[in-house]
Amino acid sequence: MTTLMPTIIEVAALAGVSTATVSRVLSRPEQVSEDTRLRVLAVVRETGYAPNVAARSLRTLRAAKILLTVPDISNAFFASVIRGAEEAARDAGYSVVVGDTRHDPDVEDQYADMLSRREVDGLIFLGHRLPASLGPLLARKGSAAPIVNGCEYSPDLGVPSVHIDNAAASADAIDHLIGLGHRTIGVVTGPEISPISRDRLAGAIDAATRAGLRDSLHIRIGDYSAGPAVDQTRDLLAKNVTAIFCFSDEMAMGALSAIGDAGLSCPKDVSVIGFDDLPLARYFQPPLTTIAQPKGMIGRRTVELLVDILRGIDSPSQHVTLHHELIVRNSTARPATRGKHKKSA
Amino acid sequence: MTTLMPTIIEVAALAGVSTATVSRVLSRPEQVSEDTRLRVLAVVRETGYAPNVAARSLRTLRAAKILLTVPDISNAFFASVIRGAEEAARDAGYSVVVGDTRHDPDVEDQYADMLSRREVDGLIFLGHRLPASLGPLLARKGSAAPIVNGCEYSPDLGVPSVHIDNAAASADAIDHLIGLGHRTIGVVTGPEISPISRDRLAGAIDAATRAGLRDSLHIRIGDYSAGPAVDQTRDLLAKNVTAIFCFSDEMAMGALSAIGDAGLSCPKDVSVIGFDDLPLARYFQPPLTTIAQPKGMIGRRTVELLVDILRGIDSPSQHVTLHHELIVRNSTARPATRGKHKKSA
DNA sequence: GATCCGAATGTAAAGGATTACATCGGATAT
DNA sequence: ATATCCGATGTAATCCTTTACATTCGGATC
Repeated sequence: MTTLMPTIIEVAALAGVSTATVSRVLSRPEQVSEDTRLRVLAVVRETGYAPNVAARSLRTLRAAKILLTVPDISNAFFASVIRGAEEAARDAGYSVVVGDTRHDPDVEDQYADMLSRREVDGLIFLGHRLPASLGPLLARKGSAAPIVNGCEYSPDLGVPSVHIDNAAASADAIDHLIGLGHRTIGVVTGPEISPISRDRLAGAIDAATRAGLRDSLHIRIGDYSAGPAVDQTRDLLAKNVTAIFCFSDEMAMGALSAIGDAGLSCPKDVSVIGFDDLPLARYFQPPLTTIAQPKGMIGRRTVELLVDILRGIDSPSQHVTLHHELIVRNSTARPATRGKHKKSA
Repeated sequence: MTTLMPTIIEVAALAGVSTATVSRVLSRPEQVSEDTRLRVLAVVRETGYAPNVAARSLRTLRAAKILLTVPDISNAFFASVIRGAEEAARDAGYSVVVGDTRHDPDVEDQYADMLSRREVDGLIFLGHRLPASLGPLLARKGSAAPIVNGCEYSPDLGVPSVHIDNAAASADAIDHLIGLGHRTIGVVTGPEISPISRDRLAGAIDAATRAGLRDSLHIRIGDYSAGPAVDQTRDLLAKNVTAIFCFSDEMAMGALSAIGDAGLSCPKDVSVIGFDDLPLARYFQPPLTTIAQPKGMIGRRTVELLVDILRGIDSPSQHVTLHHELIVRNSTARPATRGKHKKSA
């Protein structure tokens, strides 16, 4: 039992072969005779040898690591995406470094430098902002930069991405509410800069317009988190909305809280529909109707896209659109009969 | 503008010095004359040079990385701990690799191998299980192994740790309920193997015993997640408890859900108190009374402890106990008057 | 004026793995 | 029997940085 990891040289000596052979046994076993292979493997097992990653990375210029940045790691939605990404990465022989940027451009740049420095082989970012310092990398002619976006679809970034059809999903939510009979609907969006938020808003407006209800849509700008959503909801309740569509489940939680505070009840007085289908959404009071995103699959596909790029396969699918699903629980219902009286803003 | 990162050799050539000098300018600037230093720095800035981490790590045998494993990254509690750890790590010149073990011992071992392989300099684990493959590392005589635990206090592991006084915190929760007049109290714990859960249970039993209420404490074993807590709560309601203490806010959410399903209301019929004070706890329905842990500080202190070990400072404080706080919101209240009638189990 | 010192800089040896190229035997072809 | 080829293995260069040790040189000391 050695106290520290042995080097390939010691392993080679113990097995009575050269270092080249040991290396081959580990990376291209078919090139080595069965005899030698078994002998080397035995020594590897005995000594617990594992190649030093720094040395390997120095020689191969590959880090076998993928950097995944999220704007807010405490958001349960991203956690599920990370899981999917980790699984896919492990399958492909990569490990994942997770970076929490807290929406801070400086931190984003700091992480992006890891890519320039070749500390990681590729970058997956889940926010909507591509760090400025990566511009040169993207501009390089020839092969694609090893950068993939998750969740956001912004063709202008020139980066492959994996996402759902946010406009369609949003329209589904509005259609559901309209189908139940709601006529005065509040919407709590995400920040205006976020393409994801813009797409969802466009989808919501489209759906309302199709139903001739464009003008009874009340829009408030949120930031995906619960706190501000409380205020927005209070505001919307003053407009006598009978239903509220939040662009995230967290904001729906804030909405539910505000509705309770106002002495109203969901879904009797006000319906609420969220977005994401967090693991906890079914335990909300009442269980939340929401749009489910294939969170794990988004993570998985981003990694697959990135690995394709790293392998030099110019995958034909630069933008992957995955399926969403409307999950109907108990936070949405027909509006109370008095809700039918038209209100003017 | 170079397309790729230049090497130290090119920088040295451009500045008209040797590679040693460039290296010194970057790591021990005071050893270099101002003249040369400025000249080299100018070239560094122009070329955007940054040292290759693989080569540096190979030479110094340091990775400048800390591995932080969590049993479940989608748990908001851990997210806050991670944040604190990242901050402290950055301050100390380390970056953090986050590993989600999903409670899977195989995955734990896999991550632990990163430490044996020197891919990271140290390990912080937030679960209660120390990967078996790390045994040899711990047993090494001489300096302490670069391993620190967060949240759990288990002296038998022989690993420094940062945590709150779980027994005392738990007693505070029970005292609060008893103080409000509750006499039949349900407790939803964590898994029995988890020391954290055992400590909290011991604290709860102590507090109940001190008040002469040992026998009216109804205990159910949960797993910190909402789903099972729903069933446990249903079960406890059948015992006519007037209050429920859950060992995590997520379970409290499940409890709230079960109470609603049973046609009861919190806090009128049943009080609920949680543990952790997640960012969302204040938006629960009703806002949750809970025990707050200094989550960010736990992360920060674990890193500081680890860095001390890495620097060879045998810090005197092997086990750091941080302060908790009872946050009273609206999910706890005096029991309804009929609640005073003694019930027998 | 010779000697010594110290600051500034250079030289070159690690550090551990991968891999192009060389070598060696033995089997196959002629 | 000789030439050819191929599979298995070894040799050694290479990846880039850090740093112990060597060198140089101006100035202080005696």
